[in-house]
Amino acid sequence: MATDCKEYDFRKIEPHWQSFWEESGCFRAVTGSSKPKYYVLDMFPYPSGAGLHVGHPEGYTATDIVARYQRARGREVLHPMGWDAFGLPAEQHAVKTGTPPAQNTRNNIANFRRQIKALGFSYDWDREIDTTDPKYFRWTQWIFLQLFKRGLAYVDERPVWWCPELRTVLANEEVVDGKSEVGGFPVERRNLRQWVLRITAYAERLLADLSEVDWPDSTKRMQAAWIGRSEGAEILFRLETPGAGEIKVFTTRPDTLFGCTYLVLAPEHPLADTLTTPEQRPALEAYRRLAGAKSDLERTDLAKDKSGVFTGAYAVNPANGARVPVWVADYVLMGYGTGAIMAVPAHDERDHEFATRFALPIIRVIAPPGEEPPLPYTGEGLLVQSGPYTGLTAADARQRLTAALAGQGAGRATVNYKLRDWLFSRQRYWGEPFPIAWVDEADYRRAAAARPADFPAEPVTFTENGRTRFALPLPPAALPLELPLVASYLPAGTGESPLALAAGWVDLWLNHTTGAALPASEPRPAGTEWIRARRETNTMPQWAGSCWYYLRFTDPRNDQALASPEALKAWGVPDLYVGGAEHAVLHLLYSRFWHKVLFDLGLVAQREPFPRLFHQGMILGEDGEKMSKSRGNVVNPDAIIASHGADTLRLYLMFLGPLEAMKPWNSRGIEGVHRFLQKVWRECLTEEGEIQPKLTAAADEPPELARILHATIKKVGEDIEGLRLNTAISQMMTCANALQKAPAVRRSTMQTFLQLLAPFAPHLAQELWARLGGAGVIHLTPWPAFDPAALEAQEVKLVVQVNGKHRGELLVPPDLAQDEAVQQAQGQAKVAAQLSGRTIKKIIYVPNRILNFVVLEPGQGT
RNA sequence: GCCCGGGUGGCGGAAUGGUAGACGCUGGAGACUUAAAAUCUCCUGGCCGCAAGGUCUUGCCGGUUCGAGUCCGGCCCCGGGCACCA
Repeated sequence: MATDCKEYDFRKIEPHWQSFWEESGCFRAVTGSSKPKYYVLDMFPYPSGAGLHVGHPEGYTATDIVARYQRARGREVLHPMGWDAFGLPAEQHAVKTGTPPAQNTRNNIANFRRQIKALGFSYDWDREIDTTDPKYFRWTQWIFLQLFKRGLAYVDERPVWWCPELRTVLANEEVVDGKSEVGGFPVERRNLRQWVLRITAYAERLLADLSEVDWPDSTKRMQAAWIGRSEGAEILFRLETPGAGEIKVFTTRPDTLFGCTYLVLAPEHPLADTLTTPEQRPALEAYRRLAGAKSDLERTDLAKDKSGVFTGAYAVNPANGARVPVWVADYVLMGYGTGAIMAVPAHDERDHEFATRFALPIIRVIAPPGEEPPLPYTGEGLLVQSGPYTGLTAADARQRLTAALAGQGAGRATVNYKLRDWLFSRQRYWGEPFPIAWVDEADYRRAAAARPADFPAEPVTFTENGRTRFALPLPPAALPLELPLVASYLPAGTGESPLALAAGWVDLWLNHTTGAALPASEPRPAGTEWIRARRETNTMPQWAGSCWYYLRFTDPRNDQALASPEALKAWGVPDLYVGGAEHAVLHLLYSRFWHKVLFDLGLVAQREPFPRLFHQGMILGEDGEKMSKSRGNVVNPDAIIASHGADTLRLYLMFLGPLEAMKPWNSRGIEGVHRFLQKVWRECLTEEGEIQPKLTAAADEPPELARILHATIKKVGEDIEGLRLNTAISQMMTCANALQKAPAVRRSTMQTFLQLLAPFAPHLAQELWARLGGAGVIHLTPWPAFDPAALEAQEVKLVVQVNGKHRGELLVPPDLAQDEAVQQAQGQAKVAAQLSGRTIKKIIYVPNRILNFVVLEPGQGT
């Protein structure tokens, strides 16, 4: 079974065991096994043309160690891998070369798979998935239909980020500093018809349920900040002109209402048009033109001065009847709250800056106890100049004022979220097509009557050029809706994807009950269920496929459901999820949203998809900079595997430092772990490849060796559970050094050591295991237990201090009595010298650790 | 600006409030060798000292404590996130 290498020939050993494991199927996850389950998941990669870099195997090695450890602990382990293969690079490549993205993607996947397999990860390759496979995205589309019929998907024409270079729309989060996150191209605003998912409906639960997951605090905080819950009030300001209506503002500080000296509307606010007086109209229009021409980067540039224009209109403060001018300014954003604010310059920095610039009045209404602070003062305090509320605390006033306003119908308490609905469409080819066709109202009504279960309560419609179209969901049985072949992958340029040019696919005769379709150029088939339709030409964003893939792994070949209820019950959600912190907000938030929808549908039993999350840190280049082709500091795993072997690479990646830390690669350091593996080999086998004569069944081991072995069993187990893999390796090195020094070692001791090493360096451990006569797969051999009795040392080192300074040490039996310890310490010359002539004031004794004499200098005190 | 995380030898890093620097790298000395590589042994934070030993030392300043890398307060620097969110 094992190889017959005389020396550590990893080039022979690693492929040998990789094919052995694959052929034996020992890492296949068995659904319905009687063992308790453990599901450990990596964030699956986008298979780029560049192949793997060392950052990928870092996280994968950590999860593989956990997977192998949990198998040895008797768990049925699900440890799968797949491909998040929709994405821009493949499409850009297609535009450039004309190669279909599917073909390019296949090649990239093959390369990724080869590279990942060479690292010897224990994935269950039978469960490999690919988000671009119609058998997979059929269910992505299916989930979209569930969202659709629950009213969580809608269409809206909205200003979106348009990137002329990429010829597509980008989500807010794909725009960084006014440039596309991919490629760094400039972006601009455009109004386009978009699919939007109502993630805001889940804002409260997405926030609240963060408390029940074991995630890095920073990630939870980032999600919480992204959701951005804030409590406050909506307040209605009646316009002074009778019948002109009212302005609704949102504020978190209703307690400062008496300090409101003007209102501000966002430039896009619909009321801005209607309430502006004729005299002010030219100024307003000029201002709005200016604001509209600005990129969002300019608009949000904090360094710039506040700008704005008076509308000529006045509103009435509902609290005191004060007349306040209404301004328009771009420091108020249409997308947040109500797009209108009450300005309280005394207690808000932005309002203060604006009021100062335009000479608007500033009224102090909050005063903290003590000295009057300079304005603006944004803290808490007591109300002043606030009519009947004067003297109340700000917190108290918030409540009472809100209640009073509610009583007179002029306001109410509300909660606002920064979170916006999720822009869910892209004008691209290489994504999941929406299972939607646009039809007439009459056809829609007939289809809805025929299969009402598939339809939302309110139809999703879109009006263009005076014509209203209705979004008709395809019957779920008609899925998947596959991508058509197209002549060109260049976007239509109008804001529509290349799919718009696939005439035979877009314009159709559609059978609304079966989903069958014929090109509209052909004659209309017989039967009333054939209707004229135009397919949705947008495709879904890359996030779609990754929103639910962890569920598909439980039952990846199912063609009846996204996964069977049995598989979902057996595997649940991942026990451990490992991936980069760059997905801290988006992927994880979107995934949680979909999971909660599936939970509401009764498909999954857990409220949260990822109960335990861990982010591996980034590996930097040897120069301490981010690895990149342009810097020429990229380390290719293939090269390391060829020169030192996969086991060395794995071990080194884990030994570099804490898994979560950002750390630089160091090519010298890799020699150290390689030497360690060589040493383990030599301690097991002679130069002739025979078992080391010092390893015998009944060797007379030094007792210290047993203590180190058991300490190692304990520490390695605990460290794997806590993902402190660097210190686990340190401990194994210490143990190996002890094994080396011992003149005789029991073969069982060495075998136990190999079991501990096996999750980290699986090929070497498996090879030596077999060579020493171990049976079967080392990773399925029960994990060793440590003996607490063996951990107890015969002697402990007791540190003796005088006034907290190290003055000597004693070798004493464990749990020595204080009197005895003091006596022995005083017997030491060094300690005695420190104590002579001084008064012992106090003795601190921590058994087995420290003995500290607190003394007074002669002549000092008594 | 706000919110996080982090500053420990020449380097990566280790340390439940209890010997700072485990483990590894680098460097030095030696053993083995005809020689080299590999391997093994010892040394390797600064300063003083022949030595024994002493003394300083975890970004800076202060505090709590018998005792602080660890806890508290204030600053400096680096990294990440958010950013006119009312």
